Amino acid sequence: MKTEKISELTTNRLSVYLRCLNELAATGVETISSQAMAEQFNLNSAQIRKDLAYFGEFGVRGVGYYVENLRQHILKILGLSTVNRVAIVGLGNLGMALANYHGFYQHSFDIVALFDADPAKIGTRVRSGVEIQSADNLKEVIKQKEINIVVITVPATAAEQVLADVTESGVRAVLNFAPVHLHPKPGVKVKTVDLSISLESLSYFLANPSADGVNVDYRDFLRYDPESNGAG
Amino acid sequence: MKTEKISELTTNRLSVYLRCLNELAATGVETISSQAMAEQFNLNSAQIRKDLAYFGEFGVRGVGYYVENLRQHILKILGLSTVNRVAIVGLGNLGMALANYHGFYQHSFDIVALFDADPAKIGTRVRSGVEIQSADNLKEVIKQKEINIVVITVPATAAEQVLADVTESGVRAVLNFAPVHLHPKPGVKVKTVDLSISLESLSYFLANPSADGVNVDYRDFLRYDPESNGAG
DNA sequence: AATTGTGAATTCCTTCACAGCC
DNA sequence: GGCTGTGAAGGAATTCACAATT
Repeated sequence: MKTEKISELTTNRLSVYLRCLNELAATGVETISSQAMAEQFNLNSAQIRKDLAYFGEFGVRGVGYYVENLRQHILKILGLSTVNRVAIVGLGNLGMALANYHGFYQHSFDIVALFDADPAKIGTRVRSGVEIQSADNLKEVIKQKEINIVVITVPATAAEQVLADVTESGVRAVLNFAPVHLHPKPGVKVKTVDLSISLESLSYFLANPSADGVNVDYRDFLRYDPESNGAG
Repeated sequence: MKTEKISELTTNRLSVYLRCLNELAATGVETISSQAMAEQFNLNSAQIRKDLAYFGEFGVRGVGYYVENLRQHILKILGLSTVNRVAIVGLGNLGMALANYHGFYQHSFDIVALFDADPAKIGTRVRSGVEIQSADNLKEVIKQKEINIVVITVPATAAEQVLADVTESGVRAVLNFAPVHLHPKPGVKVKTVDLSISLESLSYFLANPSADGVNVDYRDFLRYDPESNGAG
């Protein structure tokens, strides 16, 4: 085990390996080599071995990795062997979908509080039975229910304030769906899932048939032209 | 003539710059420097200038960038000055949320078809008025309606088949929410949004206080992340 | 004076290749 | 023989730093 700083790219891949191991375990496979796993994800086998080696020597030379053993190690590394207590702030379409979507969370994430500012929603319950509370109660309830992860699904303009409030209540991990760049305090981690960026990336790909490998030259038709007010 | 492959990180950042420029334009700001933009996103100003320089010389030395001019250029680069025709396959919680969520799409993405396998849903309409059709019609309708982007929000086990079907109908850009690694044909681009990975990343952070409080926020989108590749 | 555009330096990540072990 | 763990090499992305430009 090393004390080196571990890249988030590595921990993201651990999530992928974990999912693979879950499947293997479910189908009764007992060992897996880095090479075999790499093939499933078009990854390099050395990368998998290196990712794992940051956390220990989990493999057996000449054999590979014991599926269940490695699975347990990764669960522990990712903090998934204890339950995270999650709140969702903003029960619009997306927030509601996440509140009702059990598939994602498996057994490590428990949605224990829901907040919205709309009086029409307050007091109603989602399918799991959790009641939507007024966002006025945000700070106290977050503390009281010992929430450690907050999902922000409010409009962009409200997101920064929600972040400030939950930070004040001691939350250090936030999953943000608002399409805005947030400014967390030191020690607070924000992951933003930005669907606009994903869609626009696809749009770029379609607009640029050579974008996936061949070179492009845009300069001829995109050069700055002070005469046109931008329309190019 | 400068020919160079453009990284997806660069185009993702263009999306962010675009959003910034939209706000600036709305508030009547006429010029912006790379330095000023960089401060908003904790990015390096040289990176912004380099990103833009791939596509042309849009700036004016001593002045900065003309907001509306640059905005128009980026819209064109990202293919957002023409409308993309989008279909959503799988109208569960998430698919329904996306179908009803107009906020994301602005004016460049038009949701023109919805598909589900559940007979109870077929024939019903979402708020925008678009009717949910049987997934049996997927291939013909995709062709007929000239869909160019497909959003996959079906269960993980069904996703690969949906990808195969829409690929057969000529779709080359897919936004996938199913938590599974898909295998697109060459020339087809898949972007996967994996909420499990995001949540587990937060869990790791909480479980490892030594994973110092570095703020990542947009890191997945804006910094090096070979995982989020897609096309073949 | 201010700011862009860009080669050079740096940092970070991946892949190679092989020693070491089962 | 097969496979892991890892130092070294290679590659990619970011940041520096400054000449060029308005």
